[in-house]
Amino acid sequence: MPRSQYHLTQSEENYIKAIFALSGSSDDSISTNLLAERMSTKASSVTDMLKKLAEKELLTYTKYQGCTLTETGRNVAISIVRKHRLWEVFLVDKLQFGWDEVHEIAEQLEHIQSAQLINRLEEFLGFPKVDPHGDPIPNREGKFENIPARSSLSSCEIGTKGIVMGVEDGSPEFLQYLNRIELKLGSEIEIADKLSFDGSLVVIIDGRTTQFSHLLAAKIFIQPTS
Amino acid sequence: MPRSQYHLTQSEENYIKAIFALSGSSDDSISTNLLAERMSTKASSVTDMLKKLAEKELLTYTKYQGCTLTETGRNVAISIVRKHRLWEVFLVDKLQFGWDEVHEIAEQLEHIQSAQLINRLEEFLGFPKVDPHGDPIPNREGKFENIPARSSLSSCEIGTKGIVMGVEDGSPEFLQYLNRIELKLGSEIEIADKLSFDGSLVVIIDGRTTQFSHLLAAKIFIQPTS
DNA sequence: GATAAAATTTAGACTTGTCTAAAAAATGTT
DNA sequence: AACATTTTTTAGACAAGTCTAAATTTTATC
Repeated sequence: MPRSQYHLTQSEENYIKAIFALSGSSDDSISTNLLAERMSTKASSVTDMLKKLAEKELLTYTKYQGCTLTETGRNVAISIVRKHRLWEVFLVDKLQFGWDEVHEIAEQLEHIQSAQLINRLEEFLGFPKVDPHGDPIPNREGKFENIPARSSLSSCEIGTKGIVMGVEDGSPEFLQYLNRIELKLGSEIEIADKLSFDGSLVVIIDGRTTQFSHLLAAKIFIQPTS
Repeated sequence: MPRSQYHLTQSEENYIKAIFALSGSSDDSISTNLLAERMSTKASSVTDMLKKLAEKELLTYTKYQGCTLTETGRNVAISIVRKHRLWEVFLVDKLQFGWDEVHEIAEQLEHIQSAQLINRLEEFLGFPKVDPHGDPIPNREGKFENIPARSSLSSCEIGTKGIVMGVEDGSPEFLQYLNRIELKLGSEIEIADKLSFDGSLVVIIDGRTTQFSHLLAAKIFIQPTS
């Protein structure tokens, strides 16, 4: 299905992307305040923008009830995610950036308008299926192909072994910490223990033992092998 | 010399770039109307923007007298030109775009903010010296290195032979016409005749004879070999 | 050198996206 | 169910960048 050819401002695109990210797989509506916090803006600004985006039929908006993306809105969001992730692959694979350095640049590049550009970039990169953080890249039709089952490390039992398939994108500090302990996509990981009093985990990464807080563990996704 | 780290809007960058392009090698001041025409906007809008850019010390502006870029302003302009041309090389060399297809996309990409990105891109491309239209690419210090002498075809005498070193960037129609007659950078070209009544030229391109209007010939630059 | 024409600036207005402060609706608590 | 709290919306304002129309300055012409 072709994506719609609306002209959206960067600001509009950022709202759509944020709503999509907050929605996840559920189709509950997103509240004004939640979105305001995500966008680092005020609720009143969000209300104004929601009215505009509803006018453009990218989402449905009911006063005091938050919003939900329409089919069109979701397609726009997926298109932006696709661009963001392909550019991240370009930056890491071709320009030798670290995975902790690419987010901000990709936030700019994701707004470049040219379907041809992004399709040729995808081909140039060899049709990658995931970005440098392990997040899946939707294809031209907006479908996420064969996503392998991933579990958050924090939801796994003691004794679980697995391969690191993904980490949360976003904060350079977090990714730099992973660099420091040499955790990468593909690393072998085992949960050696869980400390009940604070929920932190003792883990073994490629043979090296370290400790993760629950919060940190929640940002790491593995494919269990046992 | 490091380029300044101002935050400029896309609009401000576009004005700076246009003023730089209109200035050429001379340092005459650029008139409000000329700039308005170039930017496809109104003179009153230009006046407002010139005041703002003068405030930021990117140009000097005297009422009713037009403007001139400052050293800083010129550096900003050169940085934008550098980005534009490197992205054009990327699009043509790596993503297989035609030289007639890249201008518009590069107009967007040139506003991406990241010195590291553009320096790594330059390295990835093998430090190209010219863009796909033969225009020189300034280095990190903002210098245009060893520009070979180029003459506009329209300024050459009958009998001149040369190599096509550059063509004017901008209009896809013009570049598509050059594709049709198979004129490329590096083509051998000879001026067989000049028709005095309309100023048009009879030229031989890689052995094929064709005719150029004076206006068209002015947009083609050669390095004379005889 | 006066005057007409052209170029340029000013004044006031509009749009986009944001803000603060106040009003209105929804939610939670007893 | 009534009241308090939280969430959300409205109203009015502001900055950026643009516009039109009117005023001003420069330039060209007689």
